[in-house]
Amino acid sequence: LAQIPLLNILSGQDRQRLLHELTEARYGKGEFIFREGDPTEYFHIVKEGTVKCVKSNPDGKECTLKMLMPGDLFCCDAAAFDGARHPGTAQPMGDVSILRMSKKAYFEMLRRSPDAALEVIKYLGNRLNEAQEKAKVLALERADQRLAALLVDLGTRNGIKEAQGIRLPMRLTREDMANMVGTTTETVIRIMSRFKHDNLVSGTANRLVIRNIDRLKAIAST
Amino acid sequence: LAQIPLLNILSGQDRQRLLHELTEARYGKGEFIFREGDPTEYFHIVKEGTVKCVKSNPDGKECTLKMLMPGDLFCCDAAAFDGARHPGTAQPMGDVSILRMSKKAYFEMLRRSPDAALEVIKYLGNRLNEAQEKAKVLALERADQRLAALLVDLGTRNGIKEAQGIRLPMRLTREDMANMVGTTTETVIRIMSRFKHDNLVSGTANRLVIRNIDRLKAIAST
DNA sequence: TGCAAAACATGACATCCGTCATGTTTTAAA
DNA sequence: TTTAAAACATGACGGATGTCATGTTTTGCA
Repeated sequence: LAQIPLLNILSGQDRQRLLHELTEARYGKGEFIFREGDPTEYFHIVKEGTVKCVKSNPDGKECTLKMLMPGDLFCCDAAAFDGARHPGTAQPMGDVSILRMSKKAYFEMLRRSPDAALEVIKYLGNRLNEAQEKAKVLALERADQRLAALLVDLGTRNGIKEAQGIRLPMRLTREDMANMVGTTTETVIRIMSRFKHDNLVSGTANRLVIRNIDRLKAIAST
Repeated sequence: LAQIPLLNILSGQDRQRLLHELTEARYGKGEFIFREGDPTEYFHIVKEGTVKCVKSNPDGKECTLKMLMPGDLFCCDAAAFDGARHPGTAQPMGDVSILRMSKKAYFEMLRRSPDAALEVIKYLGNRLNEAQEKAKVLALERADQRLAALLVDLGTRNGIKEAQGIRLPMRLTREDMANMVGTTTETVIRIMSRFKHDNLVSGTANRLVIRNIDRLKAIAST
């Protein structure tokens, strides 16, 4: 709880009030925190685990927009205003714990504390930059470059250093990766086979290790 | 000036102070408001004209992330925090007028006025949703669907109703469209030729008319 | 008005990637 | 430990789209 920036901004009575408004909810694999089109009721913070944000198109094809890690905020944005509905689906990758508060309490917090509001502005700004960078990569790069960029990004942000390389801490199937880089499972399998053959990566979903992040970086920006 | 939401939030002395901090700058075609990698100095608002936000990849290929119209804010996000640099380039499409204020004055405004901060949060949230929707479309749809979606979007947001259909008010070449939907100029020319043949659109850059927005909508979600 | 530059157009061809099919390996739960 | 399901793997094939080349039309400026 101490590692969530937004919650450390307030102090004294304001902080107590805030913590009092927060409730914890737990979800497991296969459940949904909310679905695209649902009404927006709460503001959320990831406490433990990983949550993926997904959108679908009319054919039922899925696209993963973002993996939320502990400390990440969601549904803190416009969806929460003027009765709009969730623009995407939030689902846990394994067991997760979510802190949430009512929209009303959230807006009151933002009104009372300029620091909290600035923190949210900063967070949303970072998310916007990320989303635009993602759009750029989808628009301009080939599938192998996008996949290499994903591995570099996950390795740098969440990777755990080991003897053989950098291990990714979350379970991540080829299908998950395909949804994240905007391609098909088969294409990811083929590219990962090539990467494995070239000793850039090893392992599969439960134990994925990046063995040569520098060469992956080079592929990402070829 | 009266149609910029953010500027109408403050009143009395606060509003006077704000207006005093704003300076106007004009730019013409071929100039840059700022470039990718430049240090962030100001917070900006579009007053008149259209500004495009662009990113490039190492090969020099360009991708247009967003067309900013009057009232749009930019560089209101994380870039302005902790001395980061501009993640993209802002360039005018023709003559534009920009209002800007120093980062310092911007942050002071946000601290003094919770309403202003909430307005920025709301704006950033909308921009984030837009960017994520764009990423989804790039990830999942074919080039003709993306182009049809672009035409529908521009027609709905900025189009001017005419006898023959909906005219787009800004100059928009095939190359501009290609950069907006993540494809090449040749591909856009081919698809637009098909659309023209099917009486869905007519005209070129200076005078582009959407003749059948419903069928374009259908193509976008086929 | 004339002319160079920009925009539009079209063909040929290569390649990336999606789709479908089939088979093997690994995982997770009974 | 067994076993069904999920994940991984690979081939064949076709379609969408990028690339390069060439030519025409339109635009904007001198």
